[in-house]
Amino acid sequence: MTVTIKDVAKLAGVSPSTVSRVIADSSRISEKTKIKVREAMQQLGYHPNMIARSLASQSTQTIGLVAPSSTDLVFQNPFFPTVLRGISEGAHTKQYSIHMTTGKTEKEIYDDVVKMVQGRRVDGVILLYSKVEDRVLSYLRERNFPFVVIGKPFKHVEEITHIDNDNFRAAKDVTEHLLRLGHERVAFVGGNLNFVVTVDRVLGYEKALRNAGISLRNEYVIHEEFLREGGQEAVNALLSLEDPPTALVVSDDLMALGVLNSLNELGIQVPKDISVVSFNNVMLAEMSRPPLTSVDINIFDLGFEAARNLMQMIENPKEPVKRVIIPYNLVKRSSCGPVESAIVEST
Amino acid sequence: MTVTIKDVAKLAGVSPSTVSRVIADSSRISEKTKIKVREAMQQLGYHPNMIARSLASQSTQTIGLVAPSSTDLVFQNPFFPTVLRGISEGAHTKQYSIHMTTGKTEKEIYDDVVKMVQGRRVDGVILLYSKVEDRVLSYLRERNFPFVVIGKPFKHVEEITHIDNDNFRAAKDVTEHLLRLGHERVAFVGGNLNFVVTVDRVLGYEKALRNAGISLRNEYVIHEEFLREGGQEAVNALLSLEDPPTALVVSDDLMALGVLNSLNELGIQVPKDISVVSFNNVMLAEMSRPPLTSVDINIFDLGFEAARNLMQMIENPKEPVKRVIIPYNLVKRSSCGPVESAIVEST
DNA sequence: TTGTAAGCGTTATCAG
DNA sequence: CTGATAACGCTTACAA
Repeated sequence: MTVTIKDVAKLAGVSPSTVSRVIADSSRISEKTKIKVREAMQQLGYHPNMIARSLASQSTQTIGLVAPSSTDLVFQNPFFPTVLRGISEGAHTKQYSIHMTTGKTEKEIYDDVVKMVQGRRVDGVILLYSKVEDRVLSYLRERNFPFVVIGKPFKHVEEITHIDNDNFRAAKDVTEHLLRLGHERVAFVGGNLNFVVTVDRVLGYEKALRNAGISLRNEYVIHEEFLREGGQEAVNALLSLEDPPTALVVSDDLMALGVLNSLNELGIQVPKDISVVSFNNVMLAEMSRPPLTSVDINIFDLGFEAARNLMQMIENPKEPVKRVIIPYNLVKRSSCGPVESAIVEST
Repeated sequence: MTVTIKDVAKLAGVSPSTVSRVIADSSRISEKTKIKVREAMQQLGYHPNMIARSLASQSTQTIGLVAPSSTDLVFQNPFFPTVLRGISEGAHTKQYSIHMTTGKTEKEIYDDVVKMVQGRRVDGVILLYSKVEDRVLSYLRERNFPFVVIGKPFKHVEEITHIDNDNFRAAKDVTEHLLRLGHERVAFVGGNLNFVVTVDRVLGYEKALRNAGISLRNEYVIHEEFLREGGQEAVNALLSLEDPPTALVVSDDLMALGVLNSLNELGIQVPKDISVVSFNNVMLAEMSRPPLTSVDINIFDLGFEAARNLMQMIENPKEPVKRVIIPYNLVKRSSCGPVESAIVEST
């Protein structure tokens, strides 16, 4: 039924091993037989059985992908398809394939990872997120299995190859941008603190304030689990304060969209009454009203580099640990303005 | 190094085949030995090598996913992560894994598919799109390889299992909804006509108009390749008409967002001056200003059913061809209004 | 430069 | 109910 290496060997009048060597384009095979064998392959429509090859060579040429549990934000976020595209293109450069976990809960995902790692289905793994506590990461580390994380590992940063932005500095930058516009009451709206990216961004925000000699206020820092609803609740909480902020640093474009909508419903104008800046710069940032000033973190590159570095680790087991920092840049649109206008307004 | 079935056999004092049977939970093994073997597995931390198992059993328990080339709309669209989540959860119910193509261009994708099919890496394939001409689909059909398509196949509909919405009727419905609101100048803004879904939707739109005795106008049907820019250009074209439409049927939420923005920039109010209805009902539909009236096509279910049906086909080769129609429903929000207001406005 | 033969870790077919 | 033994299709020493 299926045409194997043996059929090709027979037709070409050589041994199976020779065919195998032709597939691998071994230098120790004469051009003449290579051509002969390739013709036989053509003629029979031969395609190597990757499974058999994997079993024999103990390598699959495939990358395992681990997304956070689908209840978390990543999956709903344009971040996901974009980083996936980056990984995909990166993998393609070396002909790697992609294998995905299908689990929903953390436990299911953990089991998936064990299955794909011990089941020898993948040569390495990319973690699409970085959480404060993570069984999956611990497992991979313990087994010494090749993996890279997108984001900054919470522990053992020096020992784990990861691809990240400098989220601390980015948050500091945007906060300073707001400060420079004259804002002094700047609040932070972030996601789940279990994600390291959230932690980094609050820290950067706080640093900027501290540098500017502005004291931190607990009421100004809000963390919400969900994107839409979160934005809404954050606005409610913030605006019911005695001293509501005049500017908001929001940790995710989607959440910022929620914020914008709530503000709009309350009749509060952006950026006249309140300034908003956010992160990721997904396509929507530019389609919102007003268009969002947002930090472009080059999501595609995060994925692409993750794939590239993982493949390097797979192919060279003694590859040193790396920290790859993808540059970011602030894309200024129309959601930020000087604080003066707000003050003028209230006078 | 790695613990195999043989190690387990030795420790449990049975033969490798017995261990294999315990893994498969064969009914012809005594409970006693099952327990004994399982204990040995535990003790050694045994996990089956899926690759070896696949080679021996000629089945991989994995589903191949084929997305359209990333230059097309699907990848940028929230549709993609959602349908993926559906497939993922569907696959998980039977412990199937997911394998993805990494190609960018059509040719790369085609090669990926051949490699994963002939390479025996997957037991079946899901096509995440349906195009008018598609080498991948032809290839799968010729080889008689199990596959399902999400969307309606252009040719051989009766012979290909597919999961779809009744896009024709949905488009007809929404157009009639607009008609009922008094609109007579209704335009259609759609995506690439190579996608069957686009074709179905224009057809439904046209049918509704014809039923209502309204003559079709070519200038009222616009097709755009890209989402944002497309929305913008469509608006420009439509509004420069002598007789601009008072209502728009837009084939995709994201494009509708582009439309909304262009309209907004031109100072045209929705729904007062013009009504807009779109398709898919992704999260953004509800976050736009005004919130979009949109057809919820139950994207998650499309994916879930695709996985379920494919697995059925894989497990039962003589499973009959099926057409699964996922229901849709119109979610009314604030982007549609009676035509009267527009008329009043212009008087 | 090429062939022979022994794996890779399972499952499946026969016996018993 | 359980055990040998032969596949599964390929890679890779080791020989020649």
